[in-house]
Amino acid sequence: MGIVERRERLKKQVRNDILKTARDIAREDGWQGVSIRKIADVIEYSPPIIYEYFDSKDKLLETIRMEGFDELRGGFDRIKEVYRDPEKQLVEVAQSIWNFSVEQPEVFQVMFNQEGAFVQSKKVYQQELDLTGNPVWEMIARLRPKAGEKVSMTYYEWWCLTYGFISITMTTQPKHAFAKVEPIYREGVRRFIRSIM
Amino acid sequence: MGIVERRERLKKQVRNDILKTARDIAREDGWQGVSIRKIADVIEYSPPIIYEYFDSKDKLLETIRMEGFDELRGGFDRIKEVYRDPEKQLVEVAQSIWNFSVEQPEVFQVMFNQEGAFVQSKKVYQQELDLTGNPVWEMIARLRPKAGEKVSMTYYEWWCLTYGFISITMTTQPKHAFAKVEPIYREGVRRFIRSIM
DNA sequence: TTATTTTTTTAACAGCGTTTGGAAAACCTA
DNA sequence: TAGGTTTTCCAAACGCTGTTAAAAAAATAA
Repeated sequence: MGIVERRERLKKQVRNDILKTARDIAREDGWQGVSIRKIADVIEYSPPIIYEYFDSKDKLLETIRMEGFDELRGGFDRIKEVYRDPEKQLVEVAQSIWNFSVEQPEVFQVMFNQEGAFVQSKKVYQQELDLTGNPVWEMIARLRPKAGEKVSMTYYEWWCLTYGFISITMTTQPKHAFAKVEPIYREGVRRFIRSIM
Repeated sequence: MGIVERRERLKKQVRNDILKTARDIAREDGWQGVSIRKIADVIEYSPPIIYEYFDSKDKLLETIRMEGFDELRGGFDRIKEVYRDPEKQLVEVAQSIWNFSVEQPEVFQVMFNQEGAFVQSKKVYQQELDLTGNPVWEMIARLRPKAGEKVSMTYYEWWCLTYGFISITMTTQPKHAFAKVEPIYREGVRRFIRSIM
């Protein structure tokens, strides 16, 4: 009875095609240009089919946001294993966020409701900012061992520094300016780490 | 011949009504809920009338963005006159940005393409980030008198710190969390100023 | 009052997210 | 293989959206 398995495989395939197509169109024309009908066109199905996989366009974008954060956090975990020094870890985390935003700007935009992308729910942020077992929170805690509950404040500052820097750059600067801004970002991160040590 | 004057007065009035109505709807229902037809409904005209005042919805939002930056910069200029100490000036600038984002979140969202608001053009940013005669740039220059061309980098960092912090807060946090985050913002600003002095 | 100019609106176009009802295809059973 | 059942899929429609063209209405000038 491989029929059920084949069907499930196909379903997974189509679901991924929908997500990928949405990202592709967004990369090409911006999130303003992403519509259910255009996605359906590309995957060669009729529009209603997409609703078999996602309750709404909003949920579809929320999935892309979630996968984006998952990918980032996976990278953070790897960094935590590879490097010992918490300062080095944080520098690497900052760099991986920057690289992510350069390589997948359209995903970054969904993650932070930028440039026409918009997801109603803030659920993913709640999960992502949650402190229990968060790799970056632990890095900061190791850097400020006596800081106690101030670690959480510093962790939030870290979020605003890294994501905020890139958000503002992405929103206010043309694409070609990213290379010029990167050293400013690194310097800012470096200074921040020094200032909390 | 007061006819022409009366007409121009009326035109200015209607134009302001359009802008105000757009902001009002955005505050109530978010920028996703702002449509030409709804604005027309409120100002009691038919939709095409709006196109006598703005070439497109995009231009309408761009106007709101521009007015937002104008208001902010006006505040910066006043701060520059009132306080002597550049450190104090920057603290006050940071506070005025924060207050602005609390009092007019919907305008802040248009200014930085957040939460469903989206303006294509980046023209206003070019003007606003322009360094010649910029009040905040001059405050930072006075704080780092020997820094030379690094002042411009620091100025960009300042942008990312202040606007980025609020952007991330506005995007990831519910409204009621703003009060809790404010001290973290102030602390971040304070630390940044110290770190560049 | 009539002619001219200005202002305003009606109606339409193409596109959007989403839902419904039924057609088509795939599958199971005999 | 044939008939019945289940699953998959889509055409059509609803009420929105930004925007435009042309006609109607109003205001002004002669």
